[in-house]
Amino acid sequence: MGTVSNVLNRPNLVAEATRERVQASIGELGFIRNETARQLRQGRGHTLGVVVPSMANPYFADLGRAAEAAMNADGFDALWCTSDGSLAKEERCLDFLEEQNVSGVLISPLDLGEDRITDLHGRGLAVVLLDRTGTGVCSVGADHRPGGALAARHLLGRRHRRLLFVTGPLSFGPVRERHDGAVRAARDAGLTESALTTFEQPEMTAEAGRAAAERLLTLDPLPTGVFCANDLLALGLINQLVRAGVKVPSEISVVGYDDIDLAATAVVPLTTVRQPRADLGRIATELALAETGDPERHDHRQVVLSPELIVRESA
Amino acid sequence: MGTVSNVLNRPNLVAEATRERVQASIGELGFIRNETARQLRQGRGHTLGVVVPSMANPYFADLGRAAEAAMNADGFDALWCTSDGSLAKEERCLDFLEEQNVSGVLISPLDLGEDRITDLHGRGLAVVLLDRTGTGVCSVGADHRPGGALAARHLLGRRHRRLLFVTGPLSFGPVRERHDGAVRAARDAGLTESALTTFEQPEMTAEAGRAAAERLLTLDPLPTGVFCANDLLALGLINQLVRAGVKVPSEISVVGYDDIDLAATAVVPLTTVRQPRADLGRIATELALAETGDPERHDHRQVVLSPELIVRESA
DNA sequence: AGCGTAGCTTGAAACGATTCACGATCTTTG
DNA sequence: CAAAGATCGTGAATCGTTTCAAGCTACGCT
Repeated sequence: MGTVSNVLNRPNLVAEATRERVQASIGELGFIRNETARQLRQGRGHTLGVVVPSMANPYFADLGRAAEAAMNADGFDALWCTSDGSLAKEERCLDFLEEQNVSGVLISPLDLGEDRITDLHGRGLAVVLLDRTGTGVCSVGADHRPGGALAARHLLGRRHRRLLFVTGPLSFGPVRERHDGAVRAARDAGLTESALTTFEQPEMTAEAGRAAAERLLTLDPLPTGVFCANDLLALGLINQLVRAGVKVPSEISVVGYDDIDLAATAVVPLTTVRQPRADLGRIATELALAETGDPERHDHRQVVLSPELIVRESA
Repeated sequence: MGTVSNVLNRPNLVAEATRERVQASIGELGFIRNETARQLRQGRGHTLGVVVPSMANPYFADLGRAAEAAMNADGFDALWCTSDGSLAKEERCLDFLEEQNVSGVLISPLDLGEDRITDLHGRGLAVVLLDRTGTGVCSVGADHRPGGALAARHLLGRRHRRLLFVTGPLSFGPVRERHDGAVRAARDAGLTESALTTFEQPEMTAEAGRAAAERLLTLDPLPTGVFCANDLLALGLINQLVRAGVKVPSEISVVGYDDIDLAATAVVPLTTVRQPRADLGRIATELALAETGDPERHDHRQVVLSPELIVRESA
């Protein structure tokens, strides 16, 4: 019925008496608006997709939460999708979101399928890249290269001269950039190849960090400073080092990346590079909503925030 | 167009030649089925809602992932919602899911709003309670009382005679049951009130565990065995104990609950009570799909799985 | 008193896929 | 060769909401 619709969407057009009568009926009958029909008619839904590689990593969970909070404030809702490290699943997520008729997508892509992204965008979806920069769409991220450099320089500043870099898959852009930044900083400080070791772990979990620690202990000479590409790796690594009787930070210092909540309560509170994930999530949502609001004269923005070194006890 | 619909939904009715022709066109034009219109016509969508209190707790993330995997195998998709510990947000989640026209809801409720649940169910949604039992709907959970008893008896078996229980809010059902089970087991073993202490933390995070450890160290005499209501509490507590120079498990032993992945790689690998979260998630989905498939003669089942003690090093 | 108008309400079309009854084509058989 | 039957394609109605045009009321103005 037309009037009911007006009550819900443009209450000012409806006389107060009628409005109250309708509201009462709604409450009484337990009427629930069928968002599905609504968005069929309107052409696009009031939802934004959030695609992240993993929910096991608190960094992404927090990032998404911040984004969701910003959406809710604007009457939008989040549709969460996890690619779980699989490109196929990532594709499935995007298909799902398009089928669900979302207005836009916030995505931290595994592998930047440039064409898939522009496809999406071509079909009228607002797309915002998280932690990445791309062409032709908005993006929000903290700059990983300076972030990596920040970590390395902190270790160098504490007189460490043999460094180990524990990374995730270097095919993953942000990880590669952090590594590049760190390596460059180390070279600039005059360290030679032989003073730099890199372990490329297949995953970025605490378990992978534990495994890296075991491998670390077989090195000769031992490195004295370790930079891990994320906090989960760092936490697993530190735990294993401590178990093996290695003193952190006096014998080996460790720096992580992300500053997830667990970092502060680690057995050795973690020195780490903070990404402003609350800001990242919020800004990503704002960009997406701005684009859906006025797709015509929207110019894509590349927002780059600065990472920040948080010094605790591990280095 | 009718034929296209047949190709998509009942391919056997369509001649192979036509089918291929249509499929080719679909691929070519980048056609994407509008799930919104589809479900408007069909009356209900191919999605199931997943409502959990928090994504920061890996237990729920894993539980949901298992449920989602089972859905995907049956052509369903998951809509994730987090109540973030707020009853209001939980309500919002359910409203959202109903508006989105989901076929059913898997929910680990904060506070069992009995009427809200039956409302949902009355409107034809399949409802499955996670970690809870309720009336009139299906439920899946591991039995928390025996789980708590398992933990307490393990400590008692190792000759601990002064126990501390670190719980979350006792208003939260599963937590209260774990606590009850543990307390009962301790009393059955002849421990007196004065040998039992309980810290009721407002949250169940590592930070809350750290705080509990600090408070623990002010007790006199010190307890020698600690049972934490979940692993995050336990991990935060252990880390802080170790930092303070307390030896775990020789001076103080700690048992957790859930067996999240991080438990195995902790600085002292955690002895904990495992909930079979993969099974829980899968079974929950199966129950929900069974109910949506044949709502008429579906009888609600209360599936109760057994928790299992995983002995590592912390106790 | 008559007419114009503002303010509300009503009714019908539209969104895109599904579904079902009907019609067309091709095959088979008496 | 013709008719019946099987198989597949077509068109129209439908789901629940929005949207827009048209209709109705009541009020104000001259």
